[in-house]
Amino acid sequence: MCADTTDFAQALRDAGLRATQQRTVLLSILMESVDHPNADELYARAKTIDDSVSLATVYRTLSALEEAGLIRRLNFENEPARFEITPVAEHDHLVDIDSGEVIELSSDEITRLRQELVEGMGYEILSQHTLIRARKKPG
Amino acid sequence: MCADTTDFAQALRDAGLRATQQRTVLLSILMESVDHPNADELYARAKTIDDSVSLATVYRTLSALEEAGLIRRLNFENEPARFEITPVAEHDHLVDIDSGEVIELSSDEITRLRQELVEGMGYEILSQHTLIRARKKPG
DNA sequence: TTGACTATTGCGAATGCGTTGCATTTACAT
DNA sequence: ATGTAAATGCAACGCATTCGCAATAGTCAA
Repeated sequence: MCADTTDFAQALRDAGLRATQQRTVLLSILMESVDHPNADELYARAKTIDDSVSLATVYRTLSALEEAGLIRRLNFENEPARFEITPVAEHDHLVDIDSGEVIELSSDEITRLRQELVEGMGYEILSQHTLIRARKKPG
Repeated sequence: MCADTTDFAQALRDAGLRATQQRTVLLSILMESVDHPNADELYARAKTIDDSVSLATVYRTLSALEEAGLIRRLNFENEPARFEITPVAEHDHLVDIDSGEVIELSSDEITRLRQELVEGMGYEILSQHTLIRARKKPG
């Protein structure tokens, strides 16, 4: 009994969502994406599998998956939102402003430091995300 | 001789921008704002001083001031961009998701840690910003 | 000062990302 | 199988922001 079978439909039901064809397709695409696609890109990829999906459903599904905690919405600057499967370990993002490449930064120590700071102020953190814009150093 | 006279027009020229009436008004409003207004709010405040300003000019001015480095654009989640005078000391923002209040977090130590991490990867940081969503702890 | 040159403005229309109303379809419990 | 609520596709909409264009206003040189 392998618990990690890629049974996307079951994953949806486990999260309390109805396992529709469209949601299953979108979840599977997100699962195998190594980049951080936006809604339009997901729409394009989904249509190659099931060309009946609509953009409205892509947006509605992304909101549903986010609310269920299955995915995370990334709000970068001056561009449409991107999405990733909810990471097991917290991480931040660095955007290479020349290439547009998005790099994930693990940041255990920094996350913990910030948590202590904010909790000392009487708050509990719901989410935290750092966005770094950077450029490759010459040499 | 006080170098800090609030000569907004001169500040604009020093930054390489033409000192128009509209830009001067907007810069002065931002200078005396303690909150983090968005374009609409700035438009409303500006109209009480010079009711001829248009929303388009507010947006164009904000882009110009940002590009000149005089102000910083804050991209929060699911809301229009907010703006603040470029801070002398780096800081991040905590949004109280119940009240909507925005709290500035100074973060010298964390900023420095992150800088070391990223530079070790061969990048130079152009900007970094952390957004924390949090809720006041009971008690 | 005056003029001339160009950046900036106001207006309204256009864009882009995302959401919504509604009639139809579909998942899933009975 | 069947009923019912939830999800879908489509097209219309909403909001934040940008753009084209003719008119205006800074700035700089004379």
